[in-house]
Amino acid sequence: MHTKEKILMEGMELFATLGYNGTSMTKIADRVGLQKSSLYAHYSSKEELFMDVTTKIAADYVYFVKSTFENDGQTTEEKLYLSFQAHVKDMANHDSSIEFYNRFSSYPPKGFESRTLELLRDSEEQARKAFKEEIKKAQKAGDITDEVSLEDAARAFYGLLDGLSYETSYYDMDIIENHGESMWKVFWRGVKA
Amino acid sequence: MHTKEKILMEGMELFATLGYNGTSMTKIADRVGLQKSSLYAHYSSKEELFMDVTTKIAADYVYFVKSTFENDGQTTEEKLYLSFQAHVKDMANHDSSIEFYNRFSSYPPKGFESRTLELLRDSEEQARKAFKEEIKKAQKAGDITDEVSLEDAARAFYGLLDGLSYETSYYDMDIIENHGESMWKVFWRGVKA
DNA sequence: GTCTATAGTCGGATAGAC
DNA sequence: GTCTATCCGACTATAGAC
Repeated sequence: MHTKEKILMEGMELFATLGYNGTSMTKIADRVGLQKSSLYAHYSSKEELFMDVTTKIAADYVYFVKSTFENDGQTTEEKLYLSFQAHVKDMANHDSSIEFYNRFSSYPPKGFESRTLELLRDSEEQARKAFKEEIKKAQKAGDITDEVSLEDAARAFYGLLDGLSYETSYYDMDIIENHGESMWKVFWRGVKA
Repeated sequence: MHTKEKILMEGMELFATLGYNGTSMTKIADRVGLQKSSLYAHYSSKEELFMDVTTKIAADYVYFVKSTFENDGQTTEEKLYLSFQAHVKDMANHDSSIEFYNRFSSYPPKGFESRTLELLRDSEEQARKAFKEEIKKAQKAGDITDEVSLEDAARAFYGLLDGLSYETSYYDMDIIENHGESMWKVFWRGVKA
């Protein structure tokens, strides 16, 4: 079963950087050190392999988001900020699972868009729920103003992350970190009590 | 010369919605009402056609951004908001030239990434310059606080648009408009004097 | 400029020996 | 499970008649 895991990993990285059409079974096989026909002993088709990767990525993302809240922040502002920072750091490092997530959330492979999006959007929804809860706490604690509704604050926070996601694909580490810093400053001034 | 323009337009829409690999010369020819071999009387290759589309898109984008500032806003806040709104409206309508711009800024076709990005990023830079000038004016006029640096305010504004760009590819019109509204509220509270 | 026909390549997937 | 060999389809691009 070790081979199958390796196929999954190499497939994930290639899909993330080259896209679905750009990744051929031959390229995956080369990386694993097999002939492409041997891949079919583990996966019945390229689509099935892709869906298996997607399933893993979706699960990992929810786990990642939840883990970003298990930090040492004292106030809710700090907790939110540290979670945000964890995202910035991962994106700035061009973590390939994040790249996979961003790429196929926006551009799922033609032919099985719905199967792909179902998995990714479900995990996205869970992640947003986690964010919203944290913001709700901050609002109750009086750290976030009542002038801005919970819904508005939450959407603005997602927007922050989506902006970073977009920039990830075409900026380098230091620029992303600078932008993250600036966006956070304005965001926090916009929601703080 | 009418045929060549039609090829350009149909190519743009197909590239925008199906991507580079997803768009075959046959599909373009079908839309124009030709055999694919006839396309080669106008463009020597698929790549050359793509680059011609990209050149047009890059020029149009700068023009679009500048035109969003020629609005009826009285205060600089209103001017900035109306420009932002114009972006939201175009994105919410899934304008195909905007989709082309977003898609290939993030995922340029493999093999000639640099040629593509050179054109797109140059226009991006011009657009950002235009935004920055407008924000500078607002800061001088006292509409935007001095607590936030010009650089931070400008980056946060780009971030707003980048967030919307990201969401464009997977939300519908009404959701994008709602998110735009929320993001603007928080942004403005974050920068206003 | 547009057509038909075709060359040449590369992709996913299967058959069958080991 | 992995290999070699092969099929089949889709694609870009060219040749040559009209």
